[in-house]
Amino acid sequence: MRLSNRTLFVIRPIPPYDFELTVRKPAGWSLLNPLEVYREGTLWTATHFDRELVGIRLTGKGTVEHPRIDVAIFSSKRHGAGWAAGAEKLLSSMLGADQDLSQFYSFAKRDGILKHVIDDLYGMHDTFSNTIFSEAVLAILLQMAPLKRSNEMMVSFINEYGDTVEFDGERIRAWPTPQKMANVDQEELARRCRVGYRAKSIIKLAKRLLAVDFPSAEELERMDSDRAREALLELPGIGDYSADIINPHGGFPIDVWSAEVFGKLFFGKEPRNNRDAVERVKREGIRRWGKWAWMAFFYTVQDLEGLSRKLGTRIRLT
DNA sequence: GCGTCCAGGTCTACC
DNA sequence: GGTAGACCTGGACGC
Repeated sequence: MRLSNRTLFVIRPIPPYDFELTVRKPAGWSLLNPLEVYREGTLWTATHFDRELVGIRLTGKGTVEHPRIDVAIFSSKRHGAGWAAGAEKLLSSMLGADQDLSQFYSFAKRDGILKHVIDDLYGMHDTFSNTIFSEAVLAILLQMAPLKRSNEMMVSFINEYGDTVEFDGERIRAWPTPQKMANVDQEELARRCRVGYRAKSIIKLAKRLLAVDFPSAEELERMDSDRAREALLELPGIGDYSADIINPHGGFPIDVWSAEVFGKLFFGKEPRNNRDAVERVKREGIRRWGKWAWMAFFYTVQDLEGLSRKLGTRIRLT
């Protein structure tokens, strides 16, 4: 699909805001999907706004202390000022442009681990996708697989079932939609994308999101954190760990790998059994970081190399 | 080359 | 209400 109509506007994030760190996070987390393109300060990506597939070009301008993002949204239809205002509000939120980091930084400066990561990643904001389906599928594909295999499943899923848009000289594939996946055969999905038993959860998830009036990402953000989490736990294939990943309020998503990492940071040694240590490590993280647990988790996993160096602790990176 | 184990969880049957 | 076992696949490891 070729997208030729452009809507232009500027976003001025709350400083400090490091555009590159925010849209291309050091641990390899992409803004919206792993197939988006980043080149010399500009990101090309694609998503759905109100079920309409749009292309997005973001260019970081200014400095960390005086940031500016030039935005171009490419669509097949022409849109008016009202649509543009809605898109600007949504994208600002997705880019974390309205996050004020000052309180988190004040807290982090007094913590033996966090004081290092906020120094290394100064100005990195948290971002989130506007579609629950993509976040939930990502969480499902992370389950019971090494990161390399999760990435392979993710790329295969997007290539096999995502729509391609052409805009601004780029070709970008977007995450598949629940509308499309609800009609796909489970065995076909498993075979084409090598996702194994996860295919069942993905198809059931797509059907559930279409069948009931499930809250949107924005609605989940307006709920209190516990209520949002409860809603997410009702989705097929979404348990404790995945709900913490998807929840716009953030959680403390400890799995086998992060139990090892945080176990080492908290207690100075690797747990004897990572799977058994998950609950203990999670409790300690929430006790230590309280309402900042998500931001602390987010910053820490992006800076494991820096922390290994500064703390003199060998941490497994992936 | 082959068999076994296990990995960045979740669900379900069984007690 | 608590928990053991199953679940796709592919890489690592031992033999």
